[in-house]
Amino acid sequence: MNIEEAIKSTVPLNPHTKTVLNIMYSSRIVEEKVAEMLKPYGLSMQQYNVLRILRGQKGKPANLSTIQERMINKMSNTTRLVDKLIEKEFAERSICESNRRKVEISITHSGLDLLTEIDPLTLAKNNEILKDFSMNELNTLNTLLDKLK
Amino acid sequence: MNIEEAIKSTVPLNPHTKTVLNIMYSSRIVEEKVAEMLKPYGLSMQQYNVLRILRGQKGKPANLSTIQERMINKMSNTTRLVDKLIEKEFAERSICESNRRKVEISITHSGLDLLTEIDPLTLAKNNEILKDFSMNELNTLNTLLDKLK
DNA sequence: TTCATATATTTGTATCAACAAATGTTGTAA
DNA sequence: TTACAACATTTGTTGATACAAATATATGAA
Repeated sequence: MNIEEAIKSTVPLNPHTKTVLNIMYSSRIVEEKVAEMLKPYGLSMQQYNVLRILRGQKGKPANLSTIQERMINKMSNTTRLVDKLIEKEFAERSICESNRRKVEISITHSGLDLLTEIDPLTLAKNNEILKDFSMNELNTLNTLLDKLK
Repeated sequence: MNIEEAIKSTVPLNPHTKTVLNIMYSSRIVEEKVAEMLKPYGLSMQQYNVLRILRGQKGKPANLSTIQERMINKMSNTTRLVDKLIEKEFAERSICESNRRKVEISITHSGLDLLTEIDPLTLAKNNEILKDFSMNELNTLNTLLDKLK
């Protein structure tokens, strides 16, 4: 289905507008599927994203600012997002001794376990979302999207 | 810049995961730019989207459900979004006489004027966002994204 | 040392969105 | 004709998000 059909556009779209709408619409479709996969775990996509960033630190704790620059959604309030993860005991926070303005956030054992449980579902979901794409097409899509950055 | 650099990934990503993240990340970049363009007009992207849907009706009023199925973000509460447009007098609402469960929403003269003012900015912004893309690349990108639907 | 500035995070507030339940309306089948 | 399910939208509630201002700490210059 093309984007004009998807949003039932009554007017023909100029190519650039069409592509911009298509990028946003496609992202919604993907997000919906990922969010649905995470729902049973009570995690929002942003929370899941932060957990994976914390795991990527490989034991080293992360500052709030480090988390922020690695997030998909650079949101304005990472403090409260991390609060949620701490409430659920998937992460913990301490004050950085060498620079007491900073906080050190790290993933807990329970957070790692959760990610280990979700990992195969994420892989399966991503494969499902992109099931109609050849490796070649994935590469082309990535290369084109990279031009936006 | 590629997606791994953008999110400063510390681990290599599998191709499907990479593409899924890339789609979401790219959409954020685009949305940020569009939102910034709309900000001086006090319109959110969703509000702007609904206004354009209403204009696309060419004088015919739209039901809430029609608006919803044409929106980029299928959100759960279109009522309150439309409320905002009515507050600003860009849209008006009346009850459908033939089926009193339905509402009829239409764009006002002032809403049309606003869109006319924003139209060239949208075109310019979309061109700017996609300035590095040839027509061929736009087509390829659209075709690939359409495979998600 | 003291002051100004920069940095890192948190808090307050107002708005926005998701989800479920409620309201009002229509169609239809006994 | 009334009882019930389906439909279309609205409302209540709770949680998320954006933005600005506040807090706390560090750094560097006079």
